[in-house]
Order: sequence, then structure tokens, then C-alpha cells
Amino acid sequence: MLSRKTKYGIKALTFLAQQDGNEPTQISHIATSENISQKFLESILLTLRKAGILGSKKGKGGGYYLLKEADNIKIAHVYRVLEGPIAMMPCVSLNFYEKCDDCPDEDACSVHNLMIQVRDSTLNILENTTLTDIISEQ
Amino acid sequence: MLSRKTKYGIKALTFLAQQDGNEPTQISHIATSENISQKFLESILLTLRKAGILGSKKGKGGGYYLLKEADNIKIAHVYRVLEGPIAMMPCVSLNFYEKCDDCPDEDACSVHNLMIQVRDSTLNILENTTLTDIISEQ
DNA sequence: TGCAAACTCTACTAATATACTAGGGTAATA
DNA sequence: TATTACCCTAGTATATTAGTAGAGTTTGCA
Repeated sequence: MLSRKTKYGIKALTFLAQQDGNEPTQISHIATSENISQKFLESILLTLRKAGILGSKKGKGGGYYLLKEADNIKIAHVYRVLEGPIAMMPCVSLNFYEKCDDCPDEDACSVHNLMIQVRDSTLNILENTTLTDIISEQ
Repeated sequence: MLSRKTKYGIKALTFLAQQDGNEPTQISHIATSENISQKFLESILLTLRKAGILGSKKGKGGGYYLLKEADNIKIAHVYRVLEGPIAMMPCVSLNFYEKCDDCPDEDACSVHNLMIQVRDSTLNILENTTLTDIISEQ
């Protein structure tokens, strides 16, 4: 299941991508427009900023803005920052690999190879979808 | 992330599918062979039995056995029984649909359509993979 | 026939982690 | 000085992953 965090994060990013120019947009504005708890959104946007996806400006006229063009922001990147691994098990994760403690041999694990397939098909979608793609599909 | 419950469940099913004939296999046998906590496995197999995937026999010589041929057991079914929805959000789930409380219009939701794509590609794999497929891939 | 062993089945309990909410105060900027 | 992002803390709820204890059922043997 996708956490609200990731869902809200993607929604906020598409909202920012649809703003005219690159003027900073206030958290409160995004929160009310997208029906998101403002405090929660605050921490999400902060995470996205630390990941280099968003920039911010304090004080009057401040807010958040995209650091890159919308068609250069891959959903796979956003997903990994907010949700974590795209793979369904650590032992099939490319970026967050961990060995299973119950599996002596990964190649002999019936679930392992299946989850590699699932990972690849999901990855194929998320790596090839940008913010721009998402907006145009609405 | 896939829960251990589902992972163990699939492992147990492949173990049963690899047994000769259809003699009942004891929980303890599966648990030690697959490095699974026996008590945990107990509740998992019970769930699979109630879902009509496994049969059981009590008393001496008892245990669990497959109710159908291995090539008639789809992973998608097992997944839904143990893990729940295959979709990453309730609003794109076929079998567990629920409306999002924050979305006034699903078609206008940037995440919605993306997650339909992810669901379909995952579903395509899980619906077309049976226990037999999993075993042959080891 | 009756007892004991070998099983599954059920119900509690609990530790741990994670998701989400809510509040306060601080720092930077116009 | 007002406005806004930033940061810290703590609480609540829920799911996961077990562990414990015992009840119920079947088989085989004396």
C-alpha cells in the first residue's frame, strides 16, 4: 500500500508543476487546495527539499518551488525518497538491498524470482513517468 | 513491502506442491524446512485453509495438503488472501475498492491513473503465475 | 473399548515498528 | 514587524510478528 505521505507528496508536486512561472507557493495554499493536513505536508515538503527536488524561500512571498523542470522529475525518484524501496522485498531491491535472514539461498527462493519480475515491471513504469506525464493524463 | 505472512505462505505452498503425492504434511515439517516460526505458520496455513486453498487433517498422520493442482493455484489469489489488495491504493483496487476521502474526483487525481498502470502490470504477473511456474523457476 | 500420542485449532497477550496527527517554538526574509 | 519556512517533541492508532496455553480431533495400540 502506498502511504499517504507519498500520495500527498506526488499531489503537491503536480500542484507546484501546474503553477505559473516558478514563484514560491505557500504550504497552506497547497494544503487547502489538495485537502492535505498542513502539518503533515510541511514535513513531506521538507523531505523533498532535502532530496533536492524542491527549493524553498522563507518570509513574506516565500514558499516552495520546483528545482527542476517537471519533465525532468521522475516519479521513481520521488517514490524512493518518500516511500522507500520500490521492490516488495529487501532481497530484490536495487537501492536498498538486504539479505533475508530466513533464506539460505536467494536463487532457491520461490518468492525471490517472482518479486524480481514485479519490481522490474513497476520500475519500468515509475522510471519512465515524469511529473509532466502525470499532469497530461488528468 | 510484502509481509512475512505472505512470503511464508507462498513458501509453504511451494513446499507442499513439491511433496510426493497428496499426503498431509505436518506444520512442524514445513516450519523447520523453511525456517519459519511454527506458531506463525500455523495461523497462515489456517487462513489458506479457510480460503479454500489448503485442506487439513487432524490427529495422527494429519497435516496440510493442496486442495487443487499446483498449476491451478494462482499467486494472485494467494496474495489477495494473505496480503490483501494488489493495488497500491484502495481507489484503484478491483476487489477491495474504496473511495479516497481527500479526492473529490478520481479522474482528476494525478496519482490515481499512475497507480492503475502499476496495478495492471503487477496483476498481469500475479494472475499469470501459478505455483508450478514458481517451482520451475528455482 | 479405552487410553495415549499426534496432530490441528482457537484465543490471549505482547513487543516492536510505523503512520499519522497536533502542538509548540525558532529562524529567516520582505 | 508580519509572514513564512523550519525544527522538535510527543501522543495516538494500527499492523506485524510472534509467544503461550490449552481445547478439540483423529489414529493406533493395548
